[in-house]
Amino acid sequence: MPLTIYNSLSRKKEIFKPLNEGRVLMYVCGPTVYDYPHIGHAKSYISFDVIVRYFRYLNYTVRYVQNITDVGHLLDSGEDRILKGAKREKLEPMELVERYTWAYFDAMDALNVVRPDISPRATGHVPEQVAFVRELIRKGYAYEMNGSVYFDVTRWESYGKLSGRKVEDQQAGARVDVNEEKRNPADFALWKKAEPEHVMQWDSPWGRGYPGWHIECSAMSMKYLGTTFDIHGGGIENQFPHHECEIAQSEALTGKPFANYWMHNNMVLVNGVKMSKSLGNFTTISDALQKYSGEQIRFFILQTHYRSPVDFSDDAMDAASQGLDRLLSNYWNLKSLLQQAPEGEANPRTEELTSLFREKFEEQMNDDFNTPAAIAQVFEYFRRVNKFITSENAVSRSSIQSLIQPLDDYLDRVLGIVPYKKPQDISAGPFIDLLISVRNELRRKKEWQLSDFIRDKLIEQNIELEDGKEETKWRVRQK
RNA sequence: GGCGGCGUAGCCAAGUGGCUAAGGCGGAGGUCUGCAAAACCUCUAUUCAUCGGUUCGAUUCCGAUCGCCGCCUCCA
Repeated sequence: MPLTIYNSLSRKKEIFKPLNEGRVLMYVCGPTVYDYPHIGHAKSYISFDVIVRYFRYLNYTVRYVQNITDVGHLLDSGEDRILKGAKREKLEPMELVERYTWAYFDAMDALNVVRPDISPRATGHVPEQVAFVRELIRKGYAYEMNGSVYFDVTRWESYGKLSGRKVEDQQAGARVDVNEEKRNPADFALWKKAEPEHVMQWDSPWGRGYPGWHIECSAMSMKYLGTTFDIHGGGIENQFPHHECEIAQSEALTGKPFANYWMHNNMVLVNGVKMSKSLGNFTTISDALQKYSGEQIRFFILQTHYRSPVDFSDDAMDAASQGLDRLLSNYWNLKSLLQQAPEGEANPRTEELTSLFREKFEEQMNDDFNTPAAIAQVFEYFRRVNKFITSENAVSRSSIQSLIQPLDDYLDRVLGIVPYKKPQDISAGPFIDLLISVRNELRRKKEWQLSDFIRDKLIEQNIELEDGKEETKWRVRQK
């Protein structure tokens, strides 16, 4: 199956055809950095991370751009989110932005999310946005009113093509009061006039002001990816109005298609309702990391399709963590078998097993990045591999090596769920080994009481012992 | 009111016009073990919200009903 992507624009799965052979130009809406990132952000950026990783695994050269919104994103009250945060924490706006930009990157690093190739900031691209707005006015798609500039949706007839809505069907003022300056309530702001007390403001042909929210994504994506690029991603809640506005203003400007494929990821829910800042029902990523590893959070997210919502709860996280631990222990076991396996030719059965696995895993990934189905194939593969290994007398090192290869590719490179450090890599390691050898001496002498005592005390420190035939292994319990 | 989506086992979650409806968690049994734990192996939905329709055949397509969610200028 060729790589297929569900395109929100056509509402169908389409075969992916990049603009340039072997290249992917991709833009994903980034966070507004005025507070700590939560599990909702994790789902979005982990999903797109796996998509980027999979493209790279398929040998595409990817340019991945993800913006940082640090101005212009208004609340219902009309207040800028950044300014509100700055007031709350008594900081300079840019101080606030720095704090939460780093918090965001720290969280993403902990979740094994590969950094975007470019993380452009809205405040760093004000001249580009001003030029964009000027050109839209010149072409007659936008108008100035009292120092603000609005996009005239009636001049752009395909407005609504992404979200499938008609301007006249919308309830004007359903949520936000109708702005009397606009010719049509559906018109959206490209540039906003700043009152003197508004801290963040720039010079423009229309006086002092600041850019509207939608314009930054258009200006920055086109700057780094060109007038038309391959993929634009973002949260489904931004499909309308944000992405709709991006398309309108961009295509009005260039007369060319903006993004060829639109991808929308779904939400994280808590007890069935959206996790969001405004509802206050969010768990920050750093809080979640107190309890779970980044890989466990990734695995939890990836066990649901990116276009489906997922309900976040401790029970669901525990179940996912349990599953991942089993998966990884299969993986580490295979790696440790490598140390002791005899030399020899690769068994032809290994080739059968790996090529079947590769075919099935990639078939699922090619089907609109179906990570839950792809992960199911990993479990299937381990089942077959374990059977194969126990059915053979001795499996050669080269056989084990070839069995491991697709796992390195998929678990590590594509899904990113292999911890960088094995849990075993802790500084107490030599002491634990010492305790184990003392205990094994006791066991040899059948001093069960004392040997069990050591085992129980280690468990209290989250060190689990496992008595095998020849040696005793230990592991650090997650959580 | 308009637009979009969802409802699959105790829980989470893929999927399909007919072949055994993936996989994970949990549960049951077994192997291993001094006992454990872990790991491994086996089993765990005659049925896909409800009711109609189309069809030789529907969980899948169409319609209605019920329940839930997202968006309608704040959000990943």
